[in-house]
Amino acid sequence: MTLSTSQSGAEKSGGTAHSKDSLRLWLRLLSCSVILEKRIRLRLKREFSTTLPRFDVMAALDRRPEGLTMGQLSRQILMSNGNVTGLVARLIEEDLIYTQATEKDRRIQRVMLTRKGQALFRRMAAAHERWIDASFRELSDREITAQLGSLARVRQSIDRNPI
Amino acid sequence: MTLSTSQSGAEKSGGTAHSKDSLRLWLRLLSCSVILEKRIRLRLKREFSTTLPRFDVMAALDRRPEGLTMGQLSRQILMSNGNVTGLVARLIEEDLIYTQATEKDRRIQRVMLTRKGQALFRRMAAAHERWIDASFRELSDREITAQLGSLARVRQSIDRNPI
DNA sequence: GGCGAATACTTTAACCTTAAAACATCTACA
DNA sequence: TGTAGATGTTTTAAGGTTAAAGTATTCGCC
Repeated sequence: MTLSTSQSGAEKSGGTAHSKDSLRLWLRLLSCSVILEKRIRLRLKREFSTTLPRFDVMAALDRRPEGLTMGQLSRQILMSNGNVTGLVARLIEEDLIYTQATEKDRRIQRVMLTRKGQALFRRMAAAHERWIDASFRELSDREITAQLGSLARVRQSIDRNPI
Repeated sequence: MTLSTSQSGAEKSGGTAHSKDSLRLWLRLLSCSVILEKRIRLRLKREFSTTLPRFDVMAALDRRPEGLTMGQLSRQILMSNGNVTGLVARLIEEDLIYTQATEKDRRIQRVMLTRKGQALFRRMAAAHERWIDASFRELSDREITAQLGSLARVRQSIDRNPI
């Protein structure tokens, strides 16, 4: 959640036209994400006294009523194992999720939302959707669809040119 | 730097067409940012033994040879005052930046890059530009320009519909 | 001059984050 | 049946992050 703006420094060092425009595109993409993400964090805190990472954990679990292992959870939300350990501990503390040991493999436990967690998540997800909707209010449905398509291209380029 | 995916939960609760597509757009925007940002963090660490926030501080200072106050710096990179205090302390420790007291107002100090910091930043900025360029390799110059324009619309909508 | 409010910054407490090391358990195979 | 290596998870150390409280200094106004 940082906003790196090395643009003008890079301009001095004279890259190609493509690299300069790529940098501008990256900074614009990043600024949209950072601003909206900050907004979401703020509202999650103010209205639900929670954080975005906790919301993300609950969102992943909401999609899998049968539960997820710690490893599946960490892969799902692109977060390190150790980090998930801490988040899950805090969410259990709040009685929003619980774990259930597995018979076969004693290293593994399934993590699931509690009733309380399900109810809270539903409210949070609805609010989250409203916040995003409001932020994109000025974009027509057609613009949004077009933007979805072109961002798919961006994503594809990122995925196919790793590291 | 999280990836919130409340999509399917929200689908169940039935928002408008606009709100559903807005959510999809947000998740796509976010996934592009998160993936690329992780990549940049990894490479900054591997190749320069530094972090993205430190890079951001140095980038802001590189654009202002006359220096920035702590407050200007924190506003520039969208970061809390307290956070900047810690980052600046670590960068001073590494001899990459230095501070200079001001005559008029003893509460204020100007922060600037050292020679060593300038030299390092130039190398980092060039590498950063290459990484981004490589990630967007598959996008034509025309696509990038078009994307810049439509993201400007997105940004405008975000800015004009705050909180 | 002096004092209250405003301004600039730092400290603190709590949390998020990761990579790497440590730990626990399982699996395969001698 | 051990045991070596693979797999799943937690712990640890170091740092990034914020809001809120605290400190220092300046400014405006009497």
